[in-house]
Amino acid sequence: MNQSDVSKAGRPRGSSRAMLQEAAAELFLEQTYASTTIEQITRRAGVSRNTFFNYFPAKSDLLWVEVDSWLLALPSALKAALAGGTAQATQPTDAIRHALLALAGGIPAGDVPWALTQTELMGTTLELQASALSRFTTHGAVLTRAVERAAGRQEGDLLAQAFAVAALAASCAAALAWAGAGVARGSLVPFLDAALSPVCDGFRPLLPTR
Amino acid sequence: MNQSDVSKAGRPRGSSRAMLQEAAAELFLEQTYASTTIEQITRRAGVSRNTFFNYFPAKSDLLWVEVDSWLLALPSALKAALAGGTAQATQPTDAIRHALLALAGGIPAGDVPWALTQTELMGTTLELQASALSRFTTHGAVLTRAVERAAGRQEGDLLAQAFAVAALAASCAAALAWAGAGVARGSLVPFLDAALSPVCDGFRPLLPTR
DNA sequence: TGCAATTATTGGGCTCAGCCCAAAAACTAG
DNA sequence: CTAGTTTTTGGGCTGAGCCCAATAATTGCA
Repeated sequence: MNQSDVSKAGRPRGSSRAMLQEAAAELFLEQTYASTTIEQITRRAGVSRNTFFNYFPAKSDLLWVEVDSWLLALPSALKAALAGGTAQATQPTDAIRHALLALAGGIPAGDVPWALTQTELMGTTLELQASALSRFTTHGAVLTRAVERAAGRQEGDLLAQAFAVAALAASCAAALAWAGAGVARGSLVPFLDAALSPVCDGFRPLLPTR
Repeated sequence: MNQSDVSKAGRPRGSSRAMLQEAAAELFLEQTYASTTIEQITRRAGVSRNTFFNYFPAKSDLLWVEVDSWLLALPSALKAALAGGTAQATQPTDAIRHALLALAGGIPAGDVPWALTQTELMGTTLELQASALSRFTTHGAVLTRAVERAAGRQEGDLLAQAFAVAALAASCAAALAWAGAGVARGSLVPFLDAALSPVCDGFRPLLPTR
């Protein structure tokens, strides 16, 4: 209600968020994510350990800051695609696909999230996919509800849930392949399209427009 | 090489594994998963705290013991389905589907894993799906490699990965809906079939037999 | 019977993430 | 200058997960 924008009173933030991210990025390169402690990060950033938790709920959030910033636009992208916009968005699965592709189009090829670069630390690639999925949870709920609304399904409908989560999983696989493609990876869009289209194809006849 | 079956020498295990599971189940009912400590579990089971880690790598594994036991049969089920068996297993996606359905057929309708019953503790249902996926990682790698082999794809192929992880995600959604269906839930098979079939349909033309 | 070798259990101690709380710091509005 | 607000900080605490060395219990062999 009120915490949006600048609040007028109180002690100003030390603008520490960016500093924490920078310090963490440096340390993740020097050492690894696993062997970097929160205390090291905050010491390098010049703040107290407790201050860290004023900016990030957990250490692992540092791995996903880029992804989180991407997905900030997810609700609006979904809304635009489902509202029909000007294009073909009549079918729910296609609307979801277009929304996700539009999001991917806005992602600079340069900044790959830490979570995708430090693969070796997090075990198998599939384990990382799962970890990514777990991160996508919050935004994924938005996706599920969008599917339910667009297809006229009631809340908790199995087909809607299955499609939403399968689409998310395929997207994660695409992002991982994209990140693993090296410096000349180009845009995420073709990767995402290749992984997402089959899922949409499969669910399209079962999830007609309401 | 040698740790399989009973090892002949050494101090015998206190048969504590089942006791630990029982003690944990009791405490999860009395209190919740979150507010139950490992020390409480081991005290009730009559063993030392350190002994816990001789049987489970982490506390969260207690939530997934049932699932893990189910998925023990995954490799053999995959092998059977891919070897053609007697049935229709010519197509990779169908082979995977049949293997998973066969697995689901062997699951008693009674024992729902803790991870699925303690939903409220773990946040949203989607978050739980993701958590489940993260558990499936180990077995999911098996699935991915099976797809790669059956479809003649090279390791790390995007389509194979996307299909494997999408199928896993849909399976999780199915299991969750099944667990949420209450006492009269019946077999997992129809749930799994409904969620899995569209995924297979979508990928079938793109993943032909090698 | 006794002596290795082997394996499980145990106690002790340690690091680190995450949380809580209360005091102090820095700012704004009156 | 004062009261209210927000952030920072220090202190301390719990609990998971790990490591290590000591001990208990068993088998195989001599």
